[in-house]
Amino acid sequence: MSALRLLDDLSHAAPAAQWLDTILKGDCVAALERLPEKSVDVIFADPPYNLQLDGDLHRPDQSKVDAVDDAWDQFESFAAYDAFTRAWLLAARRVLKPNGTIWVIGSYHNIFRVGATMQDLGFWILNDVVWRKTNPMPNFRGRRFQNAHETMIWASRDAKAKSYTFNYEAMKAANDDVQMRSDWLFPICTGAERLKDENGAKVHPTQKPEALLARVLLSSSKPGDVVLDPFFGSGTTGAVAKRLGRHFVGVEREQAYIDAALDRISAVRPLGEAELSVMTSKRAEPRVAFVSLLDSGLMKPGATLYDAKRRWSARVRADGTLTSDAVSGSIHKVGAAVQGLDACNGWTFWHYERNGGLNPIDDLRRIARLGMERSGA
Amino acid sequence: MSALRLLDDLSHAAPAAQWLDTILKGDCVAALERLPEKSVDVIFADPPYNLQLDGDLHRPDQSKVDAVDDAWDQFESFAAYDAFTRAWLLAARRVLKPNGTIWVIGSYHNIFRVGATMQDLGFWILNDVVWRKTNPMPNFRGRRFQNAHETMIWASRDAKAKSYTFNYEAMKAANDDVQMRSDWLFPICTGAERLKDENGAKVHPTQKPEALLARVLLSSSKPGDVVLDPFFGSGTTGAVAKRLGRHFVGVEREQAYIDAALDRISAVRPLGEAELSVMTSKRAEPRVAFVSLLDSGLMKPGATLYDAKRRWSARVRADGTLTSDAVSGSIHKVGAAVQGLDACNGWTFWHYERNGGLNPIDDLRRIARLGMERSGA
DNA sequence: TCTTCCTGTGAATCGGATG
DNA sequence: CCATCCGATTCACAGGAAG
Repeated sequence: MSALRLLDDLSHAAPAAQWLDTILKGDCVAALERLPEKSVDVIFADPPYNLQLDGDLHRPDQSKVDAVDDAWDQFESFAAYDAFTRAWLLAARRVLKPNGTIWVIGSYHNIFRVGATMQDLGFWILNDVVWRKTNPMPNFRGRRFQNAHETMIWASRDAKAKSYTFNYEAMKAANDDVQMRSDWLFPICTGAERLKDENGAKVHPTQKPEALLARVLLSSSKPGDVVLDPFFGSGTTGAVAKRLGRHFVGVEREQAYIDAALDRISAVRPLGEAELSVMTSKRAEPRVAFVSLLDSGLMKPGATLYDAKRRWSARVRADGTLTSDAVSGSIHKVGAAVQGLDACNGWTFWHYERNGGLNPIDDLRRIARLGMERSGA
Repeated sequence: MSALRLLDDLSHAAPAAQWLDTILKGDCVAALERLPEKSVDVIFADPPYNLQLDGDLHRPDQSKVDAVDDAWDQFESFAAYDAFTRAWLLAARRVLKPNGTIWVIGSYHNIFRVGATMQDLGFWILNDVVWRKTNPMPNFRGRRFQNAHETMIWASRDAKAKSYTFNYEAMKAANDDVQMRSDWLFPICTGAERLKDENGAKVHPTQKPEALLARVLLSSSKPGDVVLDPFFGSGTTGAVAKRLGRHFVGVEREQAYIDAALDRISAVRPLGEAELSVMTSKRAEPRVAFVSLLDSGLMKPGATLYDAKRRWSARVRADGTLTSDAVSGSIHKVGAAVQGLDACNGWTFWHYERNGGLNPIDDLRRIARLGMERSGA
């Protein structure tokens, strides 16, 4: 792999060697226009999400949430964001090879506008892929569901492009020999992987995990391919591309991000061919919610549960909570309350009746989990 | 619940009893315009996905996949689909109560256009929720990831609407006492739940599972609420609404779907109140003023309160305020001030002494509330 | 050394009643 | 409309301190 360079001025279409494995500094559209058309195999784009935040948010302990309030994420209106989106997507499409594909990641704030614009410009959506976070930030006010995922759109340059790269067999092999699904489970970027400045503050507010980029590139690119990231940020795309034997090109406006990315990428050592071919993924043991036993029919609303010695009982309600004489709540809360204890594992405490005998509801959880594992949950 | 009826003609705004728990036959927009404005609490919409299928798809064994190729799913262009989407969303928004919410489900073929249109019309997205399928159809050609999920958008009528229904406590209790996430796992609708005609063919190509609708309605509606489904199809929304003690209104064009839905819903037996009751949050409990603890003798003027670790203390004054070294005021103000914070919940922060131990004054509030219930206050 | 406790934090569109 | 006040609300990890 060639040495890392930063190109400040690239006023004409350069031979490949000049801009490969570099970061182009400047505005996204202007920089892309300096690249030759049909020159990159894969694009991964993590554009501003256009979060529309209003005032501060505090945790229950009154600490303030460090929100994304950077200038680059501010747009005047949906129309302004749409114009921005259309412009960079057009510029990106020009440099994409006819059989190349593009990935764009976003949240509900922006992904619908991005997806519609992509379709309008002629991109052909191949999949939307959900990144399920193992450790998302909670919803502190209890007013919505915990926002636990982000969405990626994977698209080819146009509907007729049929020869795009998709490493189907590799994905299947990495997924215990069943097809890779459109929902992926990864932790957010924390710990040693998260870039910090000298004060310990995060360098970039939205650094993506390398595992996510690795699956993206392993699924949709080949060794030696050119990967473009028009919103390079802290350089996750470049680091993973280099590690996996792909070339990268980044575009970034902020010098601080560029400096951090160059440092980071220069420390990356590419994998050998042997390692590249055996990369597989692990899966965490799935959590089973009690309510899912109702959903699957393993348990019925109105059913009565007992402790092992039939000293207490409770009825199952439609929303997955229990109710006894005195209290209502989760299987754990009600189990604790009837015994007068602070805590209780409802899965082992409560039993259901079958053939006159009592079985712990944990047996049903085990059955549910088998179903989930079979289905790649 | 009233008997099921089918209204063919509803030429003027009818009293509630006339259109509740019925199916309006006809075009979606025209039918919605016959309903009174601001009359429904929740909308669940499963609009045509605008699948753009090109030729037949065969399984590896050469059997043909029974694709969604119905006339109602055909649109000339993205623009035509957008116009259709805009029209029905506008009509739906008119009949939605100001604090009502709307759910729309779709796939990558249409959900981005739907979401962008919703934002353009002023809907305020609360969450996007992913339905992860335990048993999705495989990708037979091996050219993409297995399309294993669909996306639902949950939105309020506009950004200012803050008082929408979200049964946070119920969702949390049903999910092992942790917040319900934005990714839900359910099987697709199969087996006995799937409606079949006399030939054993499926009645509707995209029948949704009742478990999915149950979670939607349990999370975002209350018993007695009115649930509108403008693309009623085989009536899953109506069946689940009736079972959960909600009213429904459906709109459907095709008589075959209406017949099947009426049959299906009439066989549904509503759950009893005990199974339906939902976890309540503290927010819904009656307010207790701290001074009322003095009035009832649960707290004495001059008593000393401490935080849980006895780092700070304050004395109770006869008017129900606290006073510490530096500040005086409400239990909340003084609690915040001694800690140097902007805000504090005095009920959980301050503790009183009993038998040498410390108990939160929230315990006394609970006792006061019990007294209020007994006396019917 | 090992375990337990405590603190910090991540792409966040995160009140409601009363006057 | 606005201002003021009450008081409800967090999950999974990482890292360091304490026992």
